[in-house]
Amino acid sequence: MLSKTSEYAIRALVFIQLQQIQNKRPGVIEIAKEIEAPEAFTAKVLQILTRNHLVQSMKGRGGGFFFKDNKCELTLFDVIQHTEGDLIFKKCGFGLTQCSDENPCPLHDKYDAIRDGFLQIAKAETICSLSQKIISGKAVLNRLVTMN
Amino acid sequence: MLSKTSEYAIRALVFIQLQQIQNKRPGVIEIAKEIEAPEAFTAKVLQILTRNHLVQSMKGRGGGFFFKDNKCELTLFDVIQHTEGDLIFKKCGFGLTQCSDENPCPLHDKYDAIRDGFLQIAKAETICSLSQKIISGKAVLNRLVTMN
DNA sequence: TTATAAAAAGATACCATTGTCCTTTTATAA
DNA sequence: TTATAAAAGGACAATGGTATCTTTTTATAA
Repeated sequence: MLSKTSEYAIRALVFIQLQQIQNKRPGVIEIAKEIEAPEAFTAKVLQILTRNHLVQSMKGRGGGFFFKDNKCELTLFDVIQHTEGDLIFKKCGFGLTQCSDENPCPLHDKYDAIRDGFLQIAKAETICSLSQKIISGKAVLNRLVTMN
Repeated sequence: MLSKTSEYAIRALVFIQLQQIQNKRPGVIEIAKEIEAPEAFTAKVLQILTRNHLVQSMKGRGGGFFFKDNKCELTLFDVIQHTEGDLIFKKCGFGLTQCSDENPCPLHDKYDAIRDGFLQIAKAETICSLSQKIISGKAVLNRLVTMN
């Protein structure tokens, strides 16, 4: 469903937030290792995010990634918009270019419900809310539960 | 969500069924035109389907594609299985390899519901049922409503 | 039986996503 | 002020999905 780019982006942001709570500012190498993504590619993904101000970065010694004013209240929708555009939230499940309520494909109603459900999740969940689930032990970021 | 291959496959099969009702046996060229997909690629997709016996074909003059014993009762799930494997119905929405009920990612519950909803559609809808919606005028196969 | 029409098959090309590497810029610590 | 550590940026490589073209096989109609 989501591209690797989106997955890495979301996982990376959650990890950054988890670190920020501990007053740390992780760098690419640490982030990539934690989210189990390739280092150089993670750097590229983070570049997209910082360019679009979804997260902040600092160069140089002691640099790394962080949220300004502790603001991690960006929704998954915000992130996904930047990593794959919003076609994913609009496209017909049957592949028709002209699919609409007036001119529906045979899957229109049922698929729309599913896609809208996904949109609701994406708009409701934020990097903060996901992080919170991990902090409270209700979820994990990867196979190791790492809160150190 | 679905790949082009899957979309073309489903649309092609629905068109074949619509033609079969009129005792016709469409060929690749006609199918491709109707579903608005590239001809050569449509041929490849149909090859996959016939190789896996989701639809039958006849070579030579007067040949084309058809359903044996008028059996178009295959589910979208069956089709999708062959066009993109079943990972699409299992994969973690967060991208974790180890995601499970016991070891859930922060999106686990909500995303699972969505994905399961999609699975239900895929298992409930068949090429026949989609065709029926078109025949009864409740849906269209492409921008033109072609039932000639 | 032969010409023809059609699917099957194989080889190849294209393009977007994913991934790597190397250089440049920038900030900090020493 | 200089060495160093880090992100940013640019160029490139690998992969997989999408797409095209040509040849081969097969069945039918004439």
